[in-house]
Amino acid sequence: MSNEMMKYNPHVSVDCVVFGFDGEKLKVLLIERIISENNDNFSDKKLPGSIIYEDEDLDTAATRILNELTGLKNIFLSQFHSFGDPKRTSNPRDKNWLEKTTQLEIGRIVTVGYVALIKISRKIIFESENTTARWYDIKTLKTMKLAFDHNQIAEEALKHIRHKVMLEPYTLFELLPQKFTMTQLRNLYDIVLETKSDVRNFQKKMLQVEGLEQLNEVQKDVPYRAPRLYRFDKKKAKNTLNKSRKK
Amino acid sequence: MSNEMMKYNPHVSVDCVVFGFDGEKLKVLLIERIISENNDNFSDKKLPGSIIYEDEDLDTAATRILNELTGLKNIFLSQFHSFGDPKRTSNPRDKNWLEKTTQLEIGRIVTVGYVALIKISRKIIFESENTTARWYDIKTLKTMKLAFDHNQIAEEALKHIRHKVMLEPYTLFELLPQKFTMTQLRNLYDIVLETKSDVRNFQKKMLQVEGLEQLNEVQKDVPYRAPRLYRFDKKKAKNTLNKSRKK
DNA sequence: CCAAAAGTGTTATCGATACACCCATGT
DNA sequence: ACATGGGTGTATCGATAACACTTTTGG
Repeated sequence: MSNEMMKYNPHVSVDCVVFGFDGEKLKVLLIERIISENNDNFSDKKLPGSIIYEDEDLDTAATRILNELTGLKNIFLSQFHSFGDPKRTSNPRDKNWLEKTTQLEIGRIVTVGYVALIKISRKIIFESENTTARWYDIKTLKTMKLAFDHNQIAEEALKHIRHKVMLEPYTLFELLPQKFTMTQLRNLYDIVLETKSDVRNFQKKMLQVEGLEQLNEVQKDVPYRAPRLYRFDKKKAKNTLNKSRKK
Repeated sequence: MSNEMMKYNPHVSVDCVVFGFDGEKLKVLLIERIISENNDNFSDKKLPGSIIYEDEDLDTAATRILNELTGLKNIFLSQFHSFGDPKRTSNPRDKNWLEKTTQLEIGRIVTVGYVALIKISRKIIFESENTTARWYDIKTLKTMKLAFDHNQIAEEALKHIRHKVMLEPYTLFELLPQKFTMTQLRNLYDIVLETKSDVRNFQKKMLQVEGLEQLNEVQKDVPYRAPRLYRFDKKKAKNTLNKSRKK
């Protein structure tokens, strides 16, 4: 193998796995990919992601690309894993689409995965330029065939989030509206972690999270006893996870 | 900015942060880098790492490169973070060295960081081909100026390991000889986590780790009461971290 | 008055912490 | 016999888990 052959440089991209919660289901943001093959147009789904610029940091690229593809701004994205299987772009359909859209000759792509948790109310610019972004129930992901290895990337992102929520349950507040009920929070928690929390124990546990405040307000327009509202004040939240210190 | 300019593709490398424990100090494996500037040769330290091959997975590349640079085999490396600041290779000394050794024109390099914990007794092929690998106390890292952003990468790796050890203390057995004393294990634990564990509480905690076995054997040739030896049987270790399940 | 969901307290268990003295060995 | 580190148990505290009935509201 020649040196040049061996050290051929791949492209680098980022892919963003953005989770949201609509009150019932945990959802992930996907964009539509239009594929023209022969004389047929059809479409497909993928994670928002793209090739990074030459002089751009990874975090910056992730923020920029998410914005370009969905319109979302000020999203806190965090890196969770990089994916570099040389076969991840080997599907001819994926390869053709890439070369058409990037106008680059694509050998392989190493992608850096980012996750974010956002309130689903954030306005997504649908039909922005050439792309359409929509929320999909994570339960249906298994039955969908996403572009590239995006099924795998989304799966890993979910694992990452589960791990994080287990250690730092306050992570979940990013997914809820400013004011929320304890039941909404518990549902979300149980959906993310696939658990069934006890109502009373859950309440006790959450009330000791610093920054979670009970409001003197209840939810309106419910056809039953109105539940109390809570909110999370980030500024009052101290560093958690530091509960135990050894001697 | 032209499209081509904007989407210029970087090189991808891996860097391996390998930790070892000599019974007293936590150490990291660094290789020597020889720099020729003008008519002067001098040297420097860096993490073992290099550019990946064209058709190689990231994990495979990490294993291969660590082996090529240190002689180490069968090391379990796990990815912890990727680094992509465009300035990470901008130091002219780093850039020159890269272009000389890789014979490639280097624009920028995105690197994927890997960590491993190994028994320090593993034979490292010193002076293998052009490189020299040696263990350095992590305490001295702060005073050393490593190549590229390797100080930062090593720092992040250490954080990663701390986090992992906190959640899964059995991680530490990778760093100890097959047979070890409880005091050695406790010292290691306290060095990694910067804690001061209580002797009795630590013993209790560790004895409930599945797979840790007390042997009917004591350490020889010590000028005081001989301490008992323990070993860790990986096969008997169940999945930990699953202690609590909610209703 | 019925349906639907909200709200609330006690007990048992477990894991984590704090803490001090005697034991075995080599010199 | 002494110096050095090894080995051991108990009491307290806080977090978690199990568990069921009453309250509020709209229709």
